[in-house]
Amino acid sequence: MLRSAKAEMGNVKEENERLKQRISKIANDYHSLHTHFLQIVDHRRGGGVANKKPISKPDPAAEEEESDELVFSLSLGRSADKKEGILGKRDSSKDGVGVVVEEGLSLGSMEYYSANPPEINDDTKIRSSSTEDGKDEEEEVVAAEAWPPSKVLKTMRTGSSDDKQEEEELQLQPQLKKARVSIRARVDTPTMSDGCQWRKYGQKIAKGNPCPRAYYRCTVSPTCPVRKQVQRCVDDMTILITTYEGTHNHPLPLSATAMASTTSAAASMLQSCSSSSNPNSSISNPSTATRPLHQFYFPNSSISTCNSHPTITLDLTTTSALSTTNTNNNNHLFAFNNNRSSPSNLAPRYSSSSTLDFSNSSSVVLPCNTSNMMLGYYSSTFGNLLGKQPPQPTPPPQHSHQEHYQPNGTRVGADDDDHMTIAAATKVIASNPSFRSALAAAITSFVGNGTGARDEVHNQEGEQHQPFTVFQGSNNAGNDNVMMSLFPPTAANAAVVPRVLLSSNNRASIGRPFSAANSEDRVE
DNA sequence: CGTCTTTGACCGGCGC
DNA sequence: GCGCCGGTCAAAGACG
Repeated sequence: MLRSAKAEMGNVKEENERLKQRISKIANDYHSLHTHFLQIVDHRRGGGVANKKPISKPDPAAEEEESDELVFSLSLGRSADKKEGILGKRDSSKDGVGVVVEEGLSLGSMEYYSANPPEINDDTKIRSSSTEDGKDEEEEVVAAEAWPPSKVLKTMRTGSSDDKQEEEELQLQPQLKKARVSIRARVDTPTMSDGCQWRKYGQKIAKGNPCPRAYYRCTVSPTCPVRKQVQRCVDDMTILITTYEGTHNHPLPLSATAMASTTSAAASMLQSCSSSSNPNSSISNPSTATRPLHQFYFPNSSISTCNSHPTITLDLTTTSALSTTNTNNNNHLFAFNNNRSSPSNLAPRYSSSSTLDFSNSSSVVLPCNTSNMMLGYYSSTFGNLLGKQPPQPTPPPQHSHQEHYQPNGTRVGADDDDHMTIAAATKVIASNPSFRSALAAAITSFVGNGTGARDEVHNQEGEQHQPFTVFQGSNNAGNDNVMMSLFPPTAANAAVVPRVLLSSNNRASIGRPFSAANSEDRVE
């Protein structure tokens, strides 16, 4: 008895030692990364435009236009959570960047328009105009995000209000509502634990599935517009499909930021695409409007037309199950090979190596602009940064998913990705100083997650952030691939997130799918 | 007694 | 216009 206790203590000490070493390594890597980015930023500021882009082989002019036009960053906060100091607001005059446009979903990309500020559109809303009047902004947010009952909506619409803007916003709501993030996971419990408080408000038998679909709304805040649907998969009753809609307009406990971050990022990614392809969308910038629509690239993908909502599905089940899903539903497939998750990964055990492992060709997807997703390929530093255990020197994938589109619609091969990604990442860092602090916050969150003592993540300036991360992925052919930011630091979610499915009924909103049907797009 | 769940009714969108 | 379907409401019941 005593002996085993001693042995256990020894193990704990060893583990502590390892963790300390890892923390130290993380801190060092972060500092080197930080320094490196600062150097790049300085170099680019001093070097001028001509030195900006080592790549852009196909169309340097277009690339240049792109880079000048839009600078992106990751919003790690909650859109309505203005006091949190998230990256939601920027001084539009700073560094010459323009108006901040925020996606309907808070964790999505933000665009900084320097030349041609967009009009207000379905998916985006110019926030800078109202930031000086907190009350107005709050009302705007509520109007845009809260889901008034249909009756209320009707009343509001038919009312005598001569506020055209409000009317516009109401009309724009359907677009905001449509982005959904669905999560498939093997869960034994009736609902998936995501850290939020939910209240069930309805249940329905949906067509094609004998299992009832339950409707929940977030009760953390009375005005929170977030809702979720929970339903068992018809093919596999062990799989629980949880679909999220909306953005939390209140601070979240750390345990809830994981799912919120992940879903919001995915949804905003989807929305950013949707807004770009909508001919009536706000992105009236001529240069973006004339771009081809098939810039949002997912491998082996086609567009599903069976759903009324564009939906990103994060499939946390097994790979085999995913293949079936992909085949049957004709969805986009985006499989993470991050720890090749098995059902056992769903166990509430936090494992740094399983979740934050992206030393193998780890990657960043940086939402580039509303009409373009730039697939960044950023490996070494992040891999070290977040503490992959024994590094597996897997060579970068040879082709297929490392391509990305140039602004003119042509795709760049994998050989360019390193340059492209670093340039993209640099741009993000340069354009958004808060990224660095957010990165630190993420690391802090990651390291400190086990304590459970903190509900919020603060950066150096004391601002709150939701944590983020970068997922490593692979397609269903086994090729390592890239995915976006924002991670689940909670124990329940840490060991999963193996893959992503993307589906949409709106072909134009996503862009031309990359599938066998249009294999001419493929870069061999 | 307050909170939450259940469940039938209702509403709006959409296709035919 | 009609019916189907998804989504929501709200009264009633269950529960602690």
